[in-house]
Order: sequence, then structure tokens, then C-alpha cells
Amino acid sequence: MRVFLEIAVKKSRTVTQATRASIVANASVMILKKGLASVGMREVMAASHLTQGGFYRHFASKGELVAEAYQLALDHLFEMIERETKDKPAAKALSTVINIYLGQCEDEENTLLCPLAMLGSELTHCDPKIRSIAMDGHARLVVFIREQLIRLGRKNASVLASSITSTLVGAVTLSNIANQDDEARRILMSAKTSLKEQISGQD
Amino acid sequence: MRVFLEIAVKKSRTVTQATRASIVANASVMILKKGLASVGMREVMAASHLTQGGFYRHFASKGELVAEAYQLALDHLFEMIERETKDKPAAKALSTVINIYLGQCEDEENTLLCPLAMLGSELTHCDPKIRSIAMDGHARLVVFIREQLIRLGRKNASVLASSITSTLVGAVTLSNIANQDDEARRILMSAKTSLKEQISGQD
DNA sequence: TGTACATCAGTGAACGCGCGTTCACTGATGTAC
DNA sequence: TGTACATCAGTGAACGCGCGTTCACTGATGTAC
Repeated sequence: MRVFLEIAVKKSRTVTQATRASIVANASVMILKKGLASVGMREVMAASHLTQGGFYRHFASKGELVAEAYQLALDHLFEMIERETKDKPAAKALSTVINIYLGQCEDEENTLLCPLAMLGSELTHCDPKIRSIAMDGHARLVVFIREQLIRLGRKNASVLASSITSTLVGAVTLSNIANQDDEARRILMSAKTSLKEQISGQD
Repeated sequence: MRVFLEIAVKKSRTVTQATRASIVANASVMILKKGLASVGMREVMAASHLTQGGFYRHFASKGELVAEAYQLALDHLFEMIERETKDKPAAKALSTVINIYLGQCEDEENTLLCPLAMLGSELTHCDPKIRSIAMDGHARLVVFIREQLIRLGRKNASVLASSITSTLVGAVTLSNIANQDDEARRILMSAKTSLKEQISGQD
């Protein structure tokens, strides 16, 4: 009896949590694609087939949702990076990360958009809490790249890792601003080519 | 008499144009520092000691002001770059551009903030007109850097120039998101160090 | 098992707010005679 | 030079709109006996 009750309660909670997760997942994609300011609560809730009033059964404010949406996007990105680079040699791992990062906008399911690149300047004017989630993601990316560079035996791995991260973020940011597709592709390709030379070369 | 009248008319127009220029100049700094969305017309007009109603004597819409504000910021940046690199050898010119660009947020008068870095992701969701002003600025920066690389005899100057520009924009974007000053400085310093090695090295 | 009650996710109208924009008006300046 | 008129930059209240948020309510589900 006790067990049955617990299961029943848990099942109910599971549904609620699934709804909440669906809101976060939809919001994450919408905010990253369209920008923080231009995504409203009605729109977010409608994407999960709900109306605006229900939002506050799950979140205290828009900010709370945004923080979770960023965190989710970063987690997706790093899951992908870790899955694709696991057990690979450092050079291959680095080139995989570069390809994944610079190709993030070509993924049609939009499951690996990076908040740093997609929202860059909007993050500058956010709550400290949201900014620190973004900067944790930044640190994680720099550390990952630095570790591969160390495995490659490169000197100044920290400095180079930070610079590579700036190039990745800058290239995606600029390719999003570009109004012509070929210009966007050229920016991404240039970054990819230069980064790979920078990693393999000995400067 | 004729001459007197013309002067009188011109003087009046000059005052009007000065007011307009003041609105654009103030808006430019405010928008670049605080972001496009968080700067309102009342605030912009107040900075020029005017009230909101007068705005539409000078501009058809907020968008028109924003376009001119971006153009002004880009012009300031390139004026500075061209002034500081004139008659300098290519290597010195490149290093000067890098220093100016990466140091833009340390300039206390805020006269050389780059819209690409300060507004990055916000530009993605703007009018095509505003985006093309931004991309013209991007092209101008890439071309300037490419020409110096060509003078240095570097191969693949176009690709490298584009990549360097991405690094510059990414580093400034990320340093703005950083909530701690030392982290921001580290990002900028890493980019500076790596870029200079990349330019002087032979990879 | 059946019935009365409690819970709470979800609804959708409504709220206050700040935004971009409009408008009737002012008042200083230039023009015409 | 003096006077009546036209122009137009600037004022500040007001407009409509969409936003984030609140709230009284619904109705399905789980609980207690």
C-alpha cells in the first residue's frame, strides 16, 4: 500500500517535471535562436501547448527559466563534445570540437547552440547569475581545449586555448550577423582553417 | 543682403544639424555601452538635454537613429585606426590595430567602441539595413588587416585576416560577459598574445 | 468499492509598466512689406 | 526701422501595444474513510 502510494505520487510528479522540462527545452532553443529579448512567456508556453498563466506553477520568474535554458544548452553542447571526442587522440579531439562548435548553426534540430555565441552581447546586460552560468560554460570550453593542447605538448596552452575559444565565439557571432549565406560560410571556413593551422603549426 | 540672409539661414540650419549630431553621438555611446534594447528615446533625448517629442523632428524612427549611431561608431573606430597606423610598417600597423581593438573598452571617453563586438548577437535580429552597416564595418576591418598581411608577404592573407577579426570580436565579446575584471583582462591578453604570435610566426 | 474532500497543474482575463510614437501647442527666429 | 506673419525645433501629455506577472477559477487526479 505504502509503495503503491509512493509510486502514484511519483508518477504524478514525473508528469509535472516532464512538463517543466519541456518548457525549458523549448525555451532554450527559442531564446538561443531568436534572442533573449524577443521571446515572450506566451510564446514559450505555446510551444509546449500551454497558456501563459501556467508558467508560474513551474518558475518564479522569466529569469529563472532563462538561467535553466542556458544551462541546458551548455550541457547539451558539452555532452556532444565529450561524446564525440571520447578516446580520441588530442589532435583529433581538437579538430572535432572546432567542427562541432563552428557547425552549431547548421544542426537542424538546434540541439547544440552555444549561449556564448548566440547571445554574446545580450549576456553582458543580464543578471550576474545568468552571466556566471555563461562564464562557467566559457571556462569549461577553455579547459577542454587547454587539456588537449597539453596532451599535444604545446607550450602556453592556457593562452592559446583562450584565444582559440575567442575565435570560435567570434566566428559564430559574426557568421550570424552576416546577411548573405556565402559570407557567413566564408567566416566559419576561415576560422576553421586558421585554427587548425594554429594547432598543428609550431609558432 | 543676400549674403547676410544666406548666412542667417545657414546658421539656423547649422544649429539644427548640431542638435541632430549631438543626439546621434550620445545615442551611439549609450547604445554601444548598454545595448540596443535597453536604451529608450526619452533617455537618448535627455542626454542631449531635450524631451522625447523633439526626436521626430530629426529622425523618422528609432531604427534610423540606430543605423546612424552604428555608422558613427564604425567611422570613429576606423578614423582612429587609420590615424594611428598611417605610414607605419605592416607589422607595426597590425599590432596597433590589435591593441586598439582589444583596448576599446578601456577607453574612458568611449569614442571607439565597435558595434560588432558590443552588440554582436543583438545585430543578428536587426533590420537588414542595420545588419548591412555592421557587415560593411566587418568587411572594412578584414580588408585592412588583409592588406597589412599582404604587405608582410603572408600567404592566405584573406583567410587569416578573417580569422584574426573573429578572434578580436570574440575576445571583446567574451571579456564583456566576464563578471570579474581579471578574467576579462586574461581573455583580452590571451587574444593579444596569440594574435601577435600568429602574425609574426610562420605557420 | 463508493463517496466526499483536498490538491494543484493549467486557464485566460486582467494588471501595471515602459516602450516607440503622435499631436496640439509654444515660442523663438527669420521673412515680407 | 517697425510690424504682422510664417516657420519649425522643441515641449510634454497622451496613445496603443506587448511585455512580465497576478489572480480567481476549473477540472482532473489522488486521498481518506
